[in-house]
Parts: sequence; structure tokens; C-alpha cells
Amino acid sequence: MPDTPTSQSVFRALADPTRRDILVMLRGRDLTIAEVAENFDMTRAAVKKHLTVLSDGGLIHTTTRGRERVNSLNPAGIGPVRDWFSYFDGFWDDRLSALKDAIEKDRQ
Amino acid sequence: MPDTPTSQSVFRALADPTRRDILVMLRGRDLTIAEVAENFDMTRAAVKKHLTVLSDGGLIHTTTRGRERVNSLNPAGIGPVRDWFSYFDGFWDDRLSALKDAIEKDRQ
DNA sequence: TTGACATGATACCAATTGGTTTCATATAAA
DNA sequence: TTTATATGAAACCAATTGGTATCATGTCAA
Repeated sequence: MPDTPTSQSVFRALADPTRRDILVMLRGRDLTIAEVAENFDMTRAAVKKHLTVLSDGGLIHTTTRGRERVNSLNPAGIGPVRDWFSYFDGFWDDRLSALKDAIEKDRQ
Repeated sequence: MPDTPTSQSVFRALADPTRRDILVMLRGRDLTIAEVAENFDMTRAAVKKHLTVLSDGGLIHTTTRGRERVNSLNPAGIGPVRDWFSYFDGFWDDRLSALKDAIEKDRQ
């Protein structure tokens, strides 16, 4: 049983481009480790490590199917990131809107 | 002039807890390097490095005020992250809704 | 059972990262 | 002008990271 994902483990998981690509891949369908590894120019062992980091971050979960391990996106995994970004509610959005308005105005 | 921030530079900037804390700090008001550094148990030089990474990621921008450098949040900086997450539009949200519905149903 | 396959786990390595110290430079203030 | 302040920059260091190769374990198939 992994620890409950912390903000740190999620942000860390998202920090690597290979891991972000894996997430995009899993968006379509669940994949075994070997299937994920086919898409990269690195060993299965390296891919396995990335999958472990993604799992620690709660962004995927893994089930056993015979001798295979099937990796799936965890839809709730993004939660801590959303939560963290909520610190900026009323900042990013407000200022972004203000920026858009300013650009609009500038065009006229 | 820094390079245009890539997804990678933004995600990398967000991966460190100190840097995320700095962003939260800057939410309230703009701060000089020394002011930011007061809040951490590390040297100004270390804080400066973090600020450079945040700047490379386009999450802050810096202006000169005499001998001081004032750091401010860049509201547009979060853009690449939003863009990347849009790969999952119709996944995270849909499945989260489905999950919520399932939980609701289970309660009844 | 025996062999092939899918994965787990470990040791190892080079590059990156987050931190330090030290020194140089530019601006403010006495 | 002299001195203190705020920052920039570089050299250096230990820990972490992303990768490899190797070997052990568990499962499927003939």
C-alpha cells in the first residue's frame, strides 16, 4: 500500500516529460508495462521506475492480470494539483481576465 | 531575454516545494529577493536560484527598482500547465463526475 | 515439467539539482 | 568620497534522479 499522495509526490511525478507522456498515453486505454515501454527508447526497467513514481503520486493505479500489470489513469489523482492551484483562485483567473480585457480594448 | 517557457520549464519550476511556497507568497504582494529570502532557512543565493527557475518557467517576472529586484507573479505563467491538462478534458472531469455519482448512488 | 514471458528488485553510473561559500558589481546613504 | 546594502555570478559539494545491466520470481503454454 503506497502512502497517501502528497502535493509534492504529485508535482514531482508531473515534472518529468516521459511521465507526462505516459499519462497522455493512458488517457486512451489501459496499458501493461511492456506496452508502455514500446513507445519509448529506454528499457522496461526505466519505464517501470517512471510508473512507480506516477503511482506514488496517485496519478495512476495498477492491477494484476495474470503475469501482467495493467496501468490505468486515476481520475482523482489530479486533485492535489487542483487544490494547490486554488491558492491562486481570484488571482490567475482575475488577472488573466483583466489581461484579456486589456488586449480586447487595445484592439479597438 | 529568457527563452519562451516550455511546458517542461513550467512543470520543473513547480516541482520544488520552496518554489511553490514562493509563488504563494507572491500572491499577496511583490517582493524583493531579500524579502523572499527572509521567509526561508537558506541563503539569499539559494533563493535567487529558485527565483531564476521560476522566471525561466515564466511564472514570475522581475523588475529593477534601484539596487533592488522586485519579483511578481506572472498571471499568464500558468498557461502551459492549463494547456497540458486540457489533454485530459473529458477524462478527469467526466470520470470524476462518474465517481461522484457512483459514491452518491452508493450512499442511497 | 519445462521453457518462455512479464515483471520485480538490486547495484551501479553519469547528470542534474539544491544548497553552500566567496567574490565582484552596482546603487543608496552618510 | 566612503561605506553599507542588494544583487549577480561562479566554484564547489552532497543528494537525488533517470538511466543501465543483471538476476530472481511468478505465470502461461506446450
